[in-house]
Amino acid sequence: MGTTQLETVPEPKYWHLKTVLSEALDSEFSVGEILPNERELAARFGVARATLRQALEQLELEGRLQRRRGVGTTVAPPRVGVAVDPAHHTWPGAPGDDWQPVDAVASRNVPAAVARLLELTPGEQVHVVHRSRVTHGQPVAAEQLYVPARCVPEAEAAVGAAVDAPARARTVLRELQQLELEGQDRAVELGSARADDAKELDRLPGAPVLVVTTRYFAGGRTAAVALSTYRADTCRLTFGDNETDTGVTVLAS
Amino acid sequence: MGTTQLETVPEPKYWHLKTVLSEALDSEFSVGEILPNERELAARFGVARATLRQALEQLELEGRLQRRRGVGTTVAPPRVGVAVDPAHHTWPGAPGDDWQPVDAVASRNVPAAVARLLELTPGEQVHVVHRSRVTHGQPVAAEQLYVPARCVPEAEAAVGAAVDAPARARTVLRELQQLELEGQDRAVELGSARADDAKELDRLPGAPVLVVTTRYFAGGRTAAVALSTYRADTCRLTFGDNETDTGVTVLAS
DNA sequence: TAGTGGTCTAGACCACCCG
DNA sequence: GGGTGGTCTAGACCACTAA
Repeated sequence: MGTTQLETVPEPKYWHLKTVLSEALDSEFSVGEILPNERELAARFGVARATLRQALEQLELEGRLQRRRGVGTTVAPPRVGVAVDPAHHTWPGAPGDDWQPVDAVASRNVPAAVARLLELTPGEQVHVVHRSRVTHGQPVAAEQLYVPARCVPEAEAAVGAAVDAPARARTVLRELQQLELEGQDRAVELGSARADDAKELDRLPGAPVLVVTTRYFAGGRTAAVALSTYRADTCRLTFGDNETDTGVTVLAS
Repeated sequence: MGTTQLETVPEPKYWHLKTVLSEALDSEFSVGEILPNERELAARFGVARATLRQALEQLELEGRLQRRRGVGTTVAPPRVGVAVDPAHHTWPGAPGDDWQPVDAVASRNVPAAVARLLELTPGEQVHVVHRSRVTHGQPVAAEQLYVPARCVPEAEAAVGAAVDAPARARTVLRELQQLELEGQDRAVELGSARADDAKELDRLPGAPVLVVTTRYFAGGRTAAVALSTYRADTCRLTFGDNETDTGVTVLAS
């Protein structure tokens, strides 16, 4: 009776740790504040560092913490809402979109899934436009836009010419915009960042990302496919009528 | 010259392992096939079990593998496309939606973020409708729908009455559908499964999930908020005009 | 150069599933 | 009861950052 309650269903230590830390973050820390280092936190809670790290990893996944090698662990700001829905159904690069053209290259070697979506014949040439998206001064997404060469026949010469990289990208986008857009399609799924995307997003390879696959339809078929890779820790993707950013983050924990 | 190339930029072992395993999955395994157990795989690759597990975790995150305690690790089927966009902008529970009502309860204690979205006064009563979504016989999502009691004044008596649980849920939904829907709003972010959602989704607590926050507008304000929790390993959320499920999965790795 | 998080090891024990 | 994945430990070394 007077004894402390027994753990009838002992939850894992890291799970309990996560709860404790989460409450501490709410009450005792403010955004940007730096936490004690992992060795100290582990000692303070009386667990091995690996166990402590398991809790920190989950909190980082939920966007509560930010960890940087050589620097430390800080309290993350609320996730930023990023509009992904077609504000107006238009081509990439149209006025008002938030992406920066980076480069464009011609390639005959694209991911198998993209080749399927574009119904490419094996070895068919494709222009790959690389763009990046920045919000509040922070990189939030990297994108590869795949456009079959047959859809933008005049782009090839321009891409091969010795203009600077962003100009090459804009050339492809400009020609794409000449086509009549008949519709678009989106899917969101969880992935892990490729090495090059990770570098661009200022994360380590394998970091969790939200991958948005956009299909653009023109001429009765898929005229372009975009693979957009968003930082899952810092981004909330918004869709729908009301794109007012309330700055409110909702987590499932 | 004749030597094997040096690792100028030695990538982590688990990263290399992931690549090797991923290629093996493509070429030597078929969906549903069971892999050797972790101790054997670790021995085979000459690494510690923890390192091997780090690779497996990433592959599971990407939807390539499925691991079950007491059973083993199997090759996962391609992610299933789940339509999340408003096919037609309608209330939850309207004909044609894919959710099963489970229960409804009255509560005065809702997540802070939901309270903000609903502009609740402290302690204001809310009906919480619990629903679940099943596709291809597998549970893919769990949902909590929060409706301020003032928006559905007649539901209270019915929820209190001794009808069965799904009927309680349907009562709230029916009254909600009487209101005129003025619009909706969605956001997608990464989260980790709460213990109860995890159980319903047949996963362990903390499993990665895609959290969809939907706001329903009526009477000039937010009349309901839904928090839908989708299994991130098995689901691809689809939005947009063309909801034809091509069954194609695109990953960022 | 000192301090941080990231990777890795070689064990141990536990919770769960199935025959 | 035997085998699986899940949790946990107590170390070690490495890569990176900033003073």
